[in-house]
Amino acid sequence: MYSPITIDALRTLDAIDRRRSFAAAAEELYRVPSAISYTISKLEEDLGVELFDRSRRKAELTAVGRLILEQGRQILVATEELTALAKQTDEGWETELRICIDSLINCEPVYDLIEQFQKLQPRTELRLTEEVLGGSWDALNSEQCDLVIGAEGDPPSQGFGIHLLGQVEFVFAVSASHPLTDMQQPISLQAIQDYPTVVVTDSSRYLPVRSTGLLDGRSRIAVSSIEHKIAAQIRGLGVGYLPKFRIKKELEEGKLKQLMLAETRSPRSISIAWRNTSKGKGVQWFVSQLRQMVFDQDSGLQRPK
Amino acid sequence: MYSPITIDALRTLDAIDRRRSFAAAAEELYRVPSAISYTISKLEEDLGVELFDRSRRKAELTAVGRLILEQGRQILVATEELTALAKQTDEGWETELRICIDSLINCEPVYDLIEQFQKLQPRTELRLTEEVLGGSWDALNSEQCDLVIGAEGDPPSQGFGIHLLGQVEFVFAVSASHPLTDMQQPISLQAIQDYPTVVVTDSSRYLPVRSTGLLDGRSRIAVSSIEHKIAAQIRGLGVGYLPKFRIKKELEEGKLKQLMLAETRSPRSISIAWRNTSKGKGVQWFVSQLRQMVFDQDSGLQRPK
DNA sequence: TTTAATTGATCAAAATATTTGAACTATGTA
DNA sequence: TACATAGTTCAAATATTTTGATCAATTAAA
Repeated sequence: MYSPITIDALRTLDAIDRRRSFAAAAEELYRVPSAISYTISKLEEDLGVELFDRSRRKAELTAVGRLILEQGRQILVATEELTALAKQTDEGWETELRICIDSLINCEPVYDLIEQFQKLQPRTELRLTEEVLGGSWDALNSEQCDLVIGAEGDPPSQGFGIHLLGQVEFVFAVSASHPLTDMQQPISLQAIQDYPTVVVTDSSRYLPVRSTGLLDGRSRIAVSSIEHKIAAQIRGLGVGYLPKFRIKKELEEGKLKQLMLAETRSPRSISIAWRNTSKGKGVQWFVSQLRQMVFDQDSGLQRPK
Repeated sequence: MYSPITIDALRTLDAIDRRRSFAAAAEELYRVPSAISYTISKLEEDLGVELFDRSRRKAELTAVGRLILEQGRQILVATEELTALAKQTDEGWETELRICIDSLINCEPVYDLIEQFQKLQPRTELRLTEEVLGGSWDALNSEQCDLVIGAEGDPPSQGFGIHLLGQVEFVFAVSASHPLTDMQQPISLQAIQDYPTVVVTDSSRYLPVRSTGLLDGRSRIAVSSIEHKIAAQIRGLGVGYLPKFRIKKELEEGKLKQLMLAETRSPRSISIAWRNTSKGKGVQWFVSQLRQMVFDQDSGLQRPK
């Protein structure tokens, strides 16, 4: 119960339709008209269906002919796509590449890279996800993604390629009208205890959850990204550490105020990371591009001038 | 810039994978193992890509091989589908058949028919739409559908096949607690004027809109189907004529009360209708099935016992 | 209207492509 | 170690496709 449809026959049908005649199609396909006749008659015979109406001299597609032509074109496109995809895969380009961006990172420079990549390699499908804190290491480890941009701290296990982007400095910030702003600095940890803390919920699902480094036993407001955390603290819903470069404007405009604490928090190192087993050119390309970037205390991730 | 992929090669690849060996695939395809070798080597050569890892005795698919296998299977399915579709189309079955059911009709018997049809002809795609009043004639005329079930009255122009199902009797009904129930019957048209009328909005878009036959110049509540009209009248939002068979239960349960009017409304004839140019077996099948049904004053559309 | 040009079909011969079967190599198994 | 199995290679056999010449039906041009 095989289908007698052949890629070659579909290609012939397509050429006949585009060029409006058997003769022109023959020319396009570097064949002789009788060869085209043969190909079509064969398909008609095998299929048991008339594809052209021969009552006139000028062969016209029948309804079924048109159906096969139109659906057949999709099959042609699919095989051509598949060929291209196979060649790219063979050359080492991934079919799919999943990038995970930690919510800490400013996305704009990454979007620029992605745009560049898509021009270079339009057939590699890119998937972006956002994770926070340990979540990105976890996504990498469990093969939910191939590349992490903005992984914080050290890898939780072996087998990762890693490139240090820089340090993120965290500052303890509160909204301008917050009662803590009236207190004498440095502020004791004791005093902070009275206000709820905004924490970014770690999206880790498989690796042991890592703490955000904030003090325990207080009321918390959990949010899912740095953006939300910044917004929550501006509204005065809570207090907490924020990456300095992400709140530069807010500090300048006075929406947030930086406070000195009795106990300061050391800067965290952030990196890009990938699995050592990732040999695809896509991952390599992104890594080599990102190696040329630095993470700057003031401006976040960017290409150095 | 042609793709060297061949349906035959994809089929061979598929057989090798399913049967776990070149030899078994050869058997399945009624060929000799060396022919299978040849087909695969040719594809590999034309594609310039290794599909099997021959480092061991047992040939194993490479990553690219697996890609071509998996995507190729979809192409195989598509060509087989296309073949089947072409044959059915050639035999006179539609690829797509659009049926329009007037909201007046009780749908259950139509759904039964549809289920039967899908078993008989699973490759004909059915599309159902619902129209009201003249909307169904309009949909037929403008080729938005191929068959109307429940068209009301006479065709607005030539060129339609038509089969009368029966008469629909309309009764003037109001909710049980409606003030009109306290009045002496028959009720004058004058008295009705005081209450809003629920009208089903004609969904016609191209043909001249036909009136619902209700009296003009009063406040109206427009709804989009009979179901909504019934619901609205039960709630006492308005009054109006309803098809008797659709509100049998509501009358028995006392949710709606039938009122006698000074001026009675004559029953409307309803039919199935199709374009005379429709020669497809699908339309013919539905017509012949529906010819065996009648539209009964009490139970609506049904197969006679 | 007649003529010339074009379109597609048909057919035998020629050119290609595929399949076969025997011989061979490598690998895993008894 | 010998044996069986899996896949490859190669020349010969077979099948398929392409070609080129010829024909009939249309259409365009003279």
